[in-house]
Amino acid sequence: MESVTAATIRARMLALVCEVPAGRVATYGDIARLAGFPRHSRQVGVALRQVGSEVPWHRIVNHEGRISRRGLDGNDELQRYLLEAEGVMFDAEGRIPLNRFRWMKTL
DNA sequence: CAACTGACCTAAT
DNA sequence: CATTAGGCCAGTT
Repeated sequence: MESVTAATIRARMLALVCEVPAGRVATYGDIARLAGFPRHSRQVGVALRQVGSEVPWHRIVNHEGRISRRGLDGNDELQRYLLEAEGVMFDAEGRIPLNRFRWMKTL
């Protein structure tokens, strides 16, 4: 069994993000858990930040179903735009009903 | 090398 | 539902 390096974890998470189908969203915690690291939710954000493009980062939201980011640029608006274009709906509070749009990995 | 920060989560109260 | 406390670890200072 190989050594689990930070790069390995990153690649694993990014691969899972790519697995998320359009019209569905996943939380950072879900990605971390599916990758095999239940408590590395933060690292998901770090990884996504570094990768930027390459992966559909817009399908990743926090456990509240909201767009997370420091509030720089208009990335939150872009993310919402992209999600709505995929059929994801937001409620009046600007949150996504996770009970409905949360992605469950199908083996 | 130590301290702080951050696209977070869960559980307990 | 709001608040608090703890965890987890890569990057930055």
